[in-house]
Formats: sequence, C-alpha cells, structure tokens
Amino acid sequence: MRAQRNAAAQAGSARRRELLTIAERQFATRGFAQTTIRDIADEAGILSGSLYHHFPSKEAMLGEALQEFLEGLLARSVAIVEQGDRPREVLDQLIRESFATINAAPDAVALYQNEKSFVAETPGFEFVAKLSRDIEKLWLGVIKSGRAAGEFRTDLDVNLTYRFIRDTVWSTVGWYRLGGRFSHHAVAEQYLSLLHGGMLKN
Amino acid sequence: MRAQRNAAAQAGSARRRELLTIAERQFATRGFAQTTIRDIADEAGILSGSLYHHFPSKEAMLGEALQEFLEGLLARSVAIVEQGDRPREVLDQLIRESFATINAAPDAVALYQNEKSFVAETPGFEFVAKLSRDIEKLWLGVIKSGRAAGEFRTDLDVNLTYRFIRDTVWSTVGWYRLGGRFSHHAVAEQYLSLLHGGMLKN
Amino acid sequence: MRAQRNAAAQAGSARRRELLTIAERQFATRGFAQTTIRDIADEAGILSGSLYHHFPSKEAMLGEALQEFLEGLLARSVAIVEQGDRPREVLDQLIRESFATINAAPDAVALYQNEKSFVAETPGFEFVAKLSRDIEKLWLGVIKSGRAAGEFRTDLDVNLTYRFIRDTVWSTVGWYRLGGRFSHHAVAEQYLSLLHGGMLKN
Amino acid sequence: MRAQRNAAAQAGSARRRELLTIAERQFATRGFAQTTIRDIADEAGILSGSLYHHFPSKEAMLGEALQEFLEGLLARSVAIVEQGDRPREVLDQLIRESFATINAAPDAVALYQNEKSFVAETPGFEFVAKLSRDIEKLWLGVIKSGRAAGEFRTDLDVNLTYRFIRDTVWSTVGWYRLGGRFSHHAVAEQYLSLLHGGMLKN
DNA sequence: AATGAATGAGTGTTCATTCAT
DNA sequence: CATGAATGAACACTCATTCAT
Repeated sequence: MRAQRNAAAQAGSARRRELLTIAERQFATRGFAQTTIRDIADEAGILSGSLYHHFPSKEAMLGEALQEFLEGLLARSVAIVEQGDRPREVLDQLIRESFATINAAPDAVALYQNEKSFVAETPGFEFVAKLSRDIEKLWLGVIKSGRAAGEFRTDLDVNLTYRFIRDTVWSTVGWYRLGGRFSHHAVAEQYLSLLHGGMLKN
Repeated sequence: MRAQRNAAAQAGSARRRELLTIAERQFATRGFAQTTIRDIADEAGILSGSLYHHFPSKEAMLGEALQEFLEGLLARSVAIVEQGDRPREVLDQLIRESFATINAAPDAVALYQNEKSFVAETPGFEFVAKLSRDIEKLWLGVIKSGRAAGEFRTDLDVNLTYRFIRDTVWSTVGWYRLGGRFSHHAVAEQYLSLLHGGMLKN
Repeated sequence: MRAQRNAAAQAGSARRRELLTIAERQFATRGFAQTTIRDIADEAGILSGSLYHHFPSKEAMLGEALQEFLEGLLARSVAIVEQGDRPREVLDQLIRESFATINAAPDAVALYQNEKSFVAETPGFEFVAKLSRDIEKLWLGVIKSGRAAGEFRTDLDVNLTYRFIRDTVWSTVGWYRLGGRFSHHAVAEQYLSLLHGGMLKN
Repeated sequence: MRAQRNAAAQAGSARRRELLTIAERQFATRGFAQTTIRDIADEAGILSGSLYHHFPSKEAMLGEALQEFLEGLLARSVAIVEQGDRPREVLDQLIRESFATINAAPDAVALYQNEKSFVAETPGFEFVAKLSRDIEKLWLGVIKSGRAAGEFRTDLDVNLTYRFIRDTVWSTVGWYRLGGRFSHHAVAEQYLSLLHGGMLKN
C-alpha cells in the first residue's frame, strides 16, 4: 500500500543476495505458495519479520529471482543468435545453452517452470510473459531461418516444433541431477542427436 | 486416513463423482495446495464442512483422482503392449494414446503433472510412484525391444530417450487447447514424424 | 480477494448481532484501529478466526455498524421533518432526537464521531459520506425554512450555524454518561435553552 | 521512559524541532497510533532508527507536542483572565483566543482533540489531564463570575454551558480550513454572536 | 445429506525499538 | 548524526477439519 522506501532494498547488499539464493532454492523445491517466509528466515538464521528489511514482500523475492533468471537467459540467447552462425548451428547452441543453464542454475529454472502459470495473471509480473515471448521469438526466428536455408524440414509446423523442443529441454530440470550419470554436456548431445536424426534406424 | 470411508463414501454415489470432477478441475487449474475445500464446496453449492460427508479429507480427493487416472492409463498401456505389434508400432500407439488422454482428460493429466513431485513424499500416495514405475517399465521395455529388433537407433541412451519422449508428450497438456488449431491427432502425428525422422532435412 | 460466500454472513443470525454489539462497543471505546480482532473474539468467548465465519473482515464489522447507525438516524430525521411542524419546532425535535440517540446508542455515535474521517477515504465506505450529506441537507433545509419564516435570525451564516449546532450536540457523547447527573432530556433542554436565547442576561 | 534524554536530545536542537513538527502534522492527520515512526523518518529523510537519537520513543514525541501546546494555551488563557476585564469580555477573549489557536496551530489542536482520551490512561501523560483541568477551572471561574455579576443567565447549568462552548469551539478544527471562506476572526464573531443572543429572532 | 458454529495452527506482514558500526 | 541489520511481539486473516443439530 505504501511505496517501497527501504534503503536496504537496493541491489548492492551481499546479505540480500544470500537471502535470495535461499528463497530461490526453497521456492524451487517446495513451490512458491508452499514455502513460508518463516522457512526462508529459519534457514537464514533470522526471524521472519527481518526479511522485510531486505524485501518488501514474498512476491518481490519471487519477482526478483524470475527477472534475474529471464534477463540473463535472454541476454545469453541474444548473444548466441547475434554471432551469425548458420541456423542449424545456432539452434544447437541455444539448446546447449539451455542445458548449461539447467546445470548452472537448476533452482531458477525449476522456479520458472513451476510458477510461470501462476505468475501469468499476477499484477507486477508482466515482465515474465514479455521476456518469455522475447525468447520465444528468438527461437522461432532461428527455426524459420533454418527452414528457409534448407537446413530444417519444412513439413513440420514451426510452432509445434518449437514447443516440442522447448518442453523437452526445460523438463529436464525435473530429473537432471548434478553429479548424476550424465553430465549436462552428455545430455545435450544425446538430445541433439535424437533431434537431428530421429529415433529410427535407417 | 485415506483408508477410512464413511457410509456415504461408497463408490456408487453420483454426487460423489460430481464433487470429484469439480475438485479435479480446480486442483488442475489452481494447484492442489492453492485450492481450498471451500472453492470446491462453493462450486458444488454446498458448505465446505459438508464435503466431509463424502470424502474423509482433501488429500483423499486428490488420491482418488490420481489413482483413477493412473490405473486407467496403465490399463490402456498394457492393452496396447499386449496386442503384440512390432515395437515401433507399439511405441507410436503409446504416444498416440498419451495425446488422446491429454485430450480426453486434461485435468487429470495436469493434476498428475503438477502434483506428482509433491505427492512423492506423502504417506498414502505410494501408489503414485508405483504405478508411474509400472508404466515406465512398459515404455522402457518397448524401446529395448525396438533396439533389439533393429528398429530403433542403439547409439542413444534408453533412459534418456524415454525421458525425452515422456516429457515432451505430457508437457503438451500445458498448452494444448481443446478446439485449438490442431487436433490431438494432428499434434500426435507431428510429434511422431519429428521423433521418427528428426528435424534435419536430408 | 475472493467474493463473500458465507451463508452465515446473512443478516438473520442472532449470534451475529451479539458479536456486532461487542465490536461496536470496543471500536467506540478503544478506536477501530486499536481494537484487535482478538479483543472482540475474547469478549465473545471464541477464537479470533471464528469471527470470520460471521463477518468477512474487521472493516466489514465497522461498515455494518456505521450503516445501521446512519440509516436509522436518517430515517428518524426524515420522519421528524415530514411531520410538517414549524421549522423552529422541527429543529428542536431534531436536536432532542440527537440527544436521545446519544443516550440510546452511545457506542454507535462515538464510533461514527471517531472514525468518520478515517473512513472518508476508504473504498467501500462511500455510504458514510453520502448519508452524512443527506442528513446535513435535512438540517440545512430546516434552518433555511426557519429563516424564511422569520423564526431564526438571518444575520448568522447558515452553514456555520449548522456546524456549531451539530458539533455541540454530537460532542456530548464524549462526556455524557448514562445515569449521570443529567438525563439526556435535561441536557437537551439546557442546550435548546442556550441555543434559543443565548447566554447573556437581558 | 519519557524522562530519560540522550545527550543530543537537548531542547536547543533545530533538527529536533523540525522532526517534532513533522511528527505533529502526521499525528494530527493520520492519528497517533496510525502514524509509524517510519512515516516520520521518511518525511525527514532519515531512517526510522535514527529518530531514536533525538527522541527516546514515539510516545515521547506525542508527549512533547501535547505539553508544548497545553502549556502555551494555559499561559495565554491565564494572561487573558489576569487582565481583569469584566467576565463577559474575558469569556469573549478566551473564545477568540481559541479560534486563533486553531488557526495558528491546527495540528496541535487536532492532535489534542484526537488523542486526549487515549492518553488519559497512559502513564507519563498525567500532565495532560492536569493542564486540561487548569484551563477548565479558568473558564468555569469566568462563567461563575459573569453570573455573579449579572452578565450571564443563571438558569443554565455552569458545567453544561462550559462544555457546550468548549466542544463547539474546539470541534471547529475538524472543518476550519486555512484560506477557506471564513477567516478565523469571522468564525469567532459568528459564534460569539450566536452564543450571546441565541438563534431566535426576537 | 447438509448446515452452522467453532477450532487451532499457521500465513504474510507490520512496527517500535535496539545496537554495533 | 546516521546507517543497516535485526528483534519480538503482535496483527488481520486463512483454512482443513470437527461436530452437534
């Protein structure tokens, strides 16, 4: 109701970053709604009320985590596309980058996967839909270029193809475990191989 | 908790089925934890306390919905496998059946997708992991047979391949809309085509 | 956020009336903001959460109390004006009625006096300003008629006169005590005598 | 609590006076309990904790504001009474002084009006009741003298008359606006005219 | 089969105050 | 003089659940 006015709510604080990391992990693990402000505070070793010295609300913590994640992902995706490689190579790199992101920041990815639908209708979270759309446009552009360049099949619907790829890649966060049997590189290469050539023996 | 049943909680009741359908839709839309017993009661036109005449708890409603869904899915999957077709054909049919299930019971699918991780650690819900495993074994068996029969590539990891397929198929529930641009048949065929031959032009 | 949907929130309940009376007294004594939901629940002998079975919010309790008070006061005022007596007589009766109201429902009067300014800017409480204005119009009309009829002095500003009278009358609630030295009739007659003839000996 | 003073909390500080003015206005506008220490600090451009360098507590700010107001008012009232004019003239001057005070320090007046009942039972605020009583004695003395001198009517109760006057005068703070249609002089004269001669045409 | 009243534990949030720096 | 981090108690409100009727 009253505007945010906390000096501590500035980006700079190290403590703030610590708390956000804790929140991110808990949100990712338990779900945003199921995580209580007391859970986060407990893990940080402070009282729940003290969190409000750093963040104006629980929702703000979610928002910050999502924004950081999406802006980083978009920036890295843009950088890949702007390198100017051939579409097929660009798509492969986007996919590899996605698996690398899952490996580097599984909590943020899981958070995004789990909460994006809840967050869609929440005021103040419009940026989620917007950044998601920006990223989507990037991918769709690459796929279209690849079709035009004769690299990709044209008998498949562009949007469906994009969604199949996107869903497969990001779903990985649900079962990929750090230090598991496969490195994120291996998982990426396996998926790329399947995507390129299909499952059938020829 | 789940085992106990009121007299009125017998399987036969039509009212009971009505209430479960309402609960299923709300759980699927809002999430289990975010749905209140009052949301359900409101839509049913009764008071929240009255739900306890039909179900012993909110969790019991979730359990029943999940059980019904998973048992049906397993039964249909077993039936497909038992037809004795060649593995490639069986796999295609399993995939088609999945898309058909998404089309026929999107709430149950979404419910399962959203709550399976929460439910994993909840006592009384062991059947979820068990039935999921049964279905997984079925799919893995088909894939292995296909490899042995020389129909599928053998340079891909079986488990990874299974997970890629499973995730892609079930994720569809997040964006597939009844009466949208594509019928569930069309979506299935597009995915099968991509899965069979890959994305690259040859 | 969700609409009111409580069957118990109907006007009819006796328990509801009891709770509202308790709330009214506490709001009047301590102030609305200083009264906690637990204060009210404690006096009613229930837990604080149980109040929400009867009222959707603390503000709703305030709103109901104010509405009941203002609508009753307006109705009684209209009835007095419509009797068609001469303005001087009507004004006297309005004043007597005000003192009677203070005597009969001191809590409601004090509540209104204390909270009307807070409530002025609160969404959902527009009716307070509206009913207050309706009552004001009634009084102003009577004073103007009395001036036109040659009963009241015309060298005094109408609006100031109204406010002087209104403030004096309602302020009484701050010190008038049931069973004190003066009955409300006596207080009314003393004020009327002062208002009619002034303070100076002639 | 109030007695204790930091070194910096000496009377002389200009910053202190600034802060107190801000607090006074906010207390008057929003109410003491509804004003947070942060509201005050925000307007002053410092952090809430820093206020405690100047004042030992929020209550102490209220206490200081009230004391300053009441002591000033009492002093000015005593000065008027001690001039030795005839009671009728003294009463008029007391009333004029009251309206002038409302004009000069509306925040302090509003503060006193709003918080005097809350403050009545608060330890450390006994001076409020005492100074109020001192002022009341002054007014009652003037009225009694006027009756004895044959200037005022004797058929009205002294205490009731005093309260009627006091309430009317101070209530003005609720609607009198600086730069409004009437100067405080005009309002005073209108009220004196009504009080002297009454409302009826003779 | 349903109501209506209540419980009790918990949820996000607020806020005066303290204190090391 | 002020900051920034924290406390601890309180607050309005939510919700699954119980139970007498």
